Amino acid sequence: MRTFSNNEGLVSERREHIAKSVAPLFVRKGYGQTSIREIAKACDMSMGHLYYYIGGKEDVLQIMMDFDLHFYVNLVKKIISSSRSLSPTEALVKVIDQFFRATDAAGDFTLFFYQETKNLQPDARKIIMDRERSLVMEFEKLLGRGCTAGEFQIDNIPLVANNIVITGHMWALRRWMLRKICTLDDYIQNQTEYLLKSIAPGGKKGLAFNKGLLREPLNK
Amino acid sequence: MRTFSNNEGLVSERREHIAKSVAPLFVRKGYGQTSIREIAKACDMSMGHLYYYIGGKEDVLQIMMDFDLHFYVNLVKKIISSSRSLSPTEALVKVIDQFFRATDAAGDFTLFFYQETKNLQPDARKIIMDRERSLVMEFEKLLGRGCTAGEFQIDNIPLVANNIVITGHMWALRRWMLRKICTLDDYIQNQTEYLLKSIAPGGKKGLAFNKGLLREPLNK
Amino acid sequence: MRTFSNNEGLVSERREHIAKSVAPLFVRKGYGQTSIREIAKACDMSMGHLYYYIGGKEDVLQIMMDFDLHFYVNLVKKIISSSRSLSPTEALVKVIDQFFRATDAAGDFTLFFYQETKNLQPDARKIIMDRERSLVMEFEKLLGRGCTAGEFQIDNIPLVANNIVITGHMWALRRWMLRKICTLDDYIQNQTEYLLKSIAPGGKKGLAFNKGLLREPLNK
Amino acid sequence: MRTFSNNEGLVSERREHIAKSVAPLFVRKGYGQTSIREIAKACDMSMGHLYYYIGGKEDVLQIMMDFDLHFYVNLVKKIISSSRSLSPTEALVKVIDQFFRATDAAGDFTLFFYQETKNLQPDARKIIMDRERSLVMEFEKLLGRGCTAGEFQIDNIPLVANNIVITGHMWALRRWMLRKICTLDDYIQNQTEYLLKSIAPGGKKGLAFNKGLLREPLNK
DNA sequence: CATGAATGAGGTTTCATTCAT
DNA sequence: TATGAATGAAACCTCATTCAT
Repeated sequence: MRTFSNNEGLVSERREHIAKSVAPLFVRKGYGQTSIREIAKACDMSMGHLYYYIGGKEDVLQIMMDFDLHFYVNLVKKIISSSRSLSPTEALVKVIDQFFRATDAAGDFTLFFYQETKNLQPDARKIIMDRERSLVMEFEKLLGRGCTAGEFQIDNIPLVANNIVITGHMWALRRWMLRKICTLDDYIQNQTEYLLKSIAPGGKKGLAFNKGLLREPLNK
Repeated sequence: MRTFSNNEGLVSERREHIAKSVAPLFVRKGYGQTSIREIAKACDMSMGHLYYYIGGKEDVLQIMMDFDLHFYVNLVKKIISSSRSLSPTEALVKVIDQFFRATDAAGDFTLFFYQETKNLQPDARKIIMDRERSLVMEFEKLLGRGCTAGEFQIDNIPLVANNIVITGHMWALRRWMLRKICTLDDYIQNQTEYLLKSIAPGGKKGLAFNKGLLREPLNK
Repeated sequence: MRTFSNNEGLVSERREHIAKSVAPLFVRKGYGQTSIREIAKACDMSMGHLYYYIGGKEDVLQIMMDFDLHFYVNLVKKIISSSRSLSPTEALVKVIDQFFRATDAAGDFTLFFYQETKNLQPDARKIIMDRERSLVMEFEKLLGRGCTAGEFQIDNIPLVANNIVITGHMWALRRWMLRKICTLDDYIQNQTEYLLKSIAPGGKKGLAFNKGLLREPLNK
Repeated sequence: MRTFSNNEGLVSERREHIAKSVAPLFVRKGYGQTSIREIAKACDMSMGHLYYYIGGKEDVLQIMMDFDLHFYVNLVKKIISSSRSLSPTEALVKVIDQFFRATDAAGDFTLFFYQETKNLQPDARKIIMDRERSLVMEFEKLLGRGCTAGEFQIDNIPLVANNIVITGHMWALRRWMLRKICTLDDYIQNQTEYLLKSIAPGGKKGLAFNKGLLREPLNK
């Protein structure tokens, strides 16, 4: 990311300022509909000065996404590590509860990520995706602990970890439909139940049966 | 939606042509990054002629989304009605299989919906969302049948229906991550297993237990 | 003016239809802001068919102006000839009254002429101006009759004729200001008085005095 | 009127520049037939930069009209105040002479006003009309002084003031016809004579007589 | 005679980016 | 460091006119 300043500390300080200033603007108007003039005004900088710290408009998007995702991932890490003393099941329930509430609080920001990632350059996109991957990995660790402890039985841990994350995001992505169905409290409770049932140990028979169902009639 | 033609048949024919022509372009470049000139060229029309059938650029987005979603919803309806003779469980397994494969085939189109719906005018957005809602309702009907038959046990049918749809979409939205975890076949099989386990009858005790877990430690 | 039809009678019939149909549209929206599509719709014709009788958009303006001015001039001629049996002063008073009322009824049409004549081609403009000139000439004849009869004393008859016409137009051109000053009845009465005083016989002395005033202090 | 600059001094300086640069162009081609590209070129600015000081094409019209009318009204004010030491009759004669010559010098600009005011937004139109009104009021003051001094006898001062202004405008509006009748010098002299006769004191009898004429034969 | 689908040049406006100060 | 005036390419959209039917 091009810069005219060599003062690294200043640059990262300014970029944090940019990320914070621009977030509500981007979330409200969308990246494409926000002009550099508006960005500069939100950052309380002149346009020329803004370009002192960024190389182009896209950089503002990347800076903002990276910063917010960093914050979000750290939050999840804190939540997970703070429940390390609990049993895996208890920890999972608590983490899901807090993760879903945090996602709800992040609000349209989650939706923003799904919408605007496409506007990033490939290398910037990779950075963002790596952060997203690390978010999932936090859940993988927790699920792994549960499997080791015999509380969960999971074939494909990364997939279930993804399911949890997506289920959190879903509340943001489809709020317009889900709000008509239930409250956030209901949502958390119900989804947690479904998850726990689906990863509860035992039930091998059912699985074998299902696998049969799945394979036979669909063969052509 | 404004038109200069009164020939309704012609208008809807051209609009279908527009919807089909523009879809790959939109999916590849994004709505905002596609210019009217490109749209016209993709439709093999002059720009002026394009405006003979639409009122503005936004209309192209709406026409394309409406058409594709219509197609998609009809497909799901067909899938579901074709499995009416099967038992609910068998039907669900089959429908999920086909629905997930259809969503995979629709490719980036699913992602496109999540990204670009924001660019629609409120009334156009409502139309699109109603179609989306009707998609979910197809699954609700199927789940309802399973509950009646005693094969499923579901508190919140609309929520589970949403889960199924989202799980399908997720394969498109997060392909970049999921592809590293498993194949589509694995994905379908695993997600189906998780779903069936989570809605399997019985297990009341577990639920009560979970509810306790959920509520007690989180109360402040 | 180009035509595709050779049937002269039909052409002039259609052009009259066009003139009548388009007048309210032009007066309301202005020539430049009215599209051929709207013109065709107002004429109850297709665009293509309209071009069967005209050579271009400008022709519509010319046709409409020519027709309406023709109508207007004829009206004034009728008014003037119908008062031929009255004394010149009586006739003038009556003609002015009726002319001003007719101009008021023509409404924004008068303003339209001043605004849009510039959009005519030079030769079309000449035709319109000739009609306007013939309007003035009708008043010149009347004034000439009065001078011969000794009821008026006018140095420059064409100028006074112009003054009368302009004073009529002024009511249309500056209605927004004049309406605050007086009613149409007041306007007619006052302007008639001023006119009659200014062309009353006698008062040579005053004129000589004025001429002196006019010439001496302004010479440099 | 929207601006991107907060530097008020610069903005009004540039707008004056725009007003001056664009006037001959507008007068020659008309507002509607002048493109933004041409306006920018005439102002020696890029199109984008032009939009730095205006909110839209209409603003250019308003800026130009406001500026020129301001100049014109100030001119008349100066003329009138410079003749304050003269007798009302002398002053009127002198002011008319100078006002008519100024209007003649302003050339097609007067016609432009009558033609293009319709293209202004209502609020902009109001501003222009207020300036026009203040022009008339200058003449009202002068006429009022003459009435007080007993040199004029006028029922409706605002109307006569309007007549004077219109008679000046008329030379511009109908130059094509008036030029064939007389020179500007003749025009000024004749119109001044007519005016002075029409507002000369005395002649009550004639008025009473005329009023009779006016009312009786036209009643139905 | 009559239609209206089709054209494409040209209109107004926006905006990321630069550079003299 | 900091400013914001200036650029110009490119965006969306309109419309007079033509021509195959």
